[in-house]
Amino acid sequence: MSWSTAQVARMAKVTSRTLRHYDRIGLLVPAWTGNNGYRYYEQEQLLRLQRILLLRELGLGLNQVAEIVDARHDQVAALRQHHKWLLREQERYARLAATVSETISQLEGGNEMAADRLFEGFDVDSERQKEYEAYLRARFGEGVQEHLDESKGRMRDWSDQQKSEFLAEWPAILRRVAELAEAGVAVTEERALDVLAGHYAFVCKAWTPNKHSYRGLGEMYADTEEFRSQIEAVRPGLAEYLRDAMAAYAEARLS
Amino acid sequence: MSWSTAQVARMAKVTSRTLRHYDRIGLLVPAWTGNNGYRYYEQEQLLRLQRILLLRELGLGLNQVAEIVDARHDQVAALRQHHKWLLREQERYARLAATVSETISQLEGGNEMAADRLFEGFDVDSERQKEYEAYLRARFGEGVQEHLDESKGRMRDWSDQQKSEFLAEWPAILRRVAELAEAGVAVTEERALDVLAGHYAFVCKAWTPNKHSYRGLGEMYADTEEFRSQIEAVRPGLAEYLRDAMAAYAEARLS
DNA sequence: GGTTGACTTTGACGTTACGTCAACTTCTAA
DNA sequence: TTAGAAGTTGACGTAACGTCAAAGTCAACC
Repeated sequence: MSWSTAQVARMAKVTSRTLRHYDRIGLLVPAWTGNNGYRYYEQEQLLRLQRILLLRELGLGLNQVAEIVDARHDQVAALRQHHKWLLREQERYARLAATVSETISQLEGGNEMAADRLFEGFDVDSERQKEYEAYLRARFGEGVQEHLDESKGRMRDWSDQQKSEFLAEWPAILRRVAELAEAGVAVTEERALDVLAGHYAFVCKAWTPNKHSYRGLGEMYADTEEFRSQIEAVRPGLAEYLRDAMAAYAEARLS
Repeated sequence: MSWSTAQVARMAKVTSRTLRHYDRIGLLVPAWTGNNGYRYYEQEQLLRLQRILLLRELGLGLNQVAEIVDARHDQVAALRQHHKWLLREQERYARLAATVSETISQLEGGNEMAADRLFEGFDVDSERQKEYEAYLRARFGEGVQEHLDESKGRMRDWSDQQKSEFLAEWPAILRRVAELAEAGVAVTEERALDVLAGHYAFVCKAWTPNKHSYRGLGEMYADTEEFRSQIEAVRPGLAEYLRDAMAAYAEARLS
């Protein structure tokens, strides 16, 4: 069954403008578009929209929302995690209400409330950002998010030489890993681990992952569309192979 | 005791940019500004900031926040009402969490959730707007907010003739009421009620208030800075006189 | 007194996530 | 066929700051 833009907008209590915006930025692409240009959405898109609105409600920017809903991840497990997030947000409102109650009591008693107590529970944005970061840390490991940020953001500050080095090295590594996959080399073989040492050294230019983080990075590569599509473009199935090779490397050579 | 911009920003977990912005728009004016141009805030401003941040957190636009915090109203009563608002927002998160739980159950059971059930609890903005409107209705009565909106918004669509009629009539009414006050006429006297009939007729051009609403409108005139300053400019103390006269008129001649 | 770094200001452009509107096409019911 | 509802694209506008530059002020230290 499919629904038009207005039908979805009505059900989800958003505007059709919002849905068009989300299509435009690739956040929620309709199931199909008719010859007339009309957008039609199906159950899968509705479920995705629910997650989008939820994460938006939890204060994430749309870029961050995209990161999360795009990640390959068991949908039910993701929803469970969002549910926990909601409960924590609920607790925050309880804290706000407690602060207001305290202010009322103090005013009624003719007292002055301690200035810094007035704003207990109000650090909304930083707390929400912490939740987001905690989510990523739990999902991928320590430092992986920073690595992602750097790969996206810091390149802006790089010199042209740094950029071209990066742009040369990353694909070269992918190609070496692809050759392993092509040759049917098991990820635990010494030969594979040596190639992965090259990747590890490449990553260590920005940050030194531990065992857990390096494995997490491999999962991020496989699970987030941004990296995955790059890797899969080199060779189908490479994302999984790289992920497994990184896990094997972490196991064998990191602590 | 006073605090600098950065001190307040730190305590309230906002940026100094936000505080400057609020000063700029008149929402939170510092207690005093030094010869060097530096802003200093005192306890009164901190309490006001708490309310501002609270209402912002509840989803109001800054214009709406200003309306509420500017209204002359017992501070403790206002905080009590905000507290209730917070608890209702907490409930909304509980509803969101319940919707997510339901989605999880359905997905685990291999079912499809009814499309419109997917977004139960998600109508965030309209619910928040309803809370705001309910607040104003409880405070001033039915229709008073619409009147306020009209006096602010609809004038945009008026012809120049309509505007000048309004701009002539409203001050003329204020002057007539001021003469009553000057002459020491009790608001319950026939003479006063007759003048107020003129104001009532003026209001009825837009909307017909009942007894409660008309009294509420008088309270809005006295309690919201926007109207109050206009009225007090005609004659100090006129806002209270007009409020009392409107209450008397409502009592005597409306149902 | 001079220096330095932290703090503060004003001014102004930029950002995010749409809101609003215009112009046009498509659909559907009467 | 017609009219009104529904849909599209394109594009400017908005709210609430974020960011940055330029310049002034303050306070501690030498």
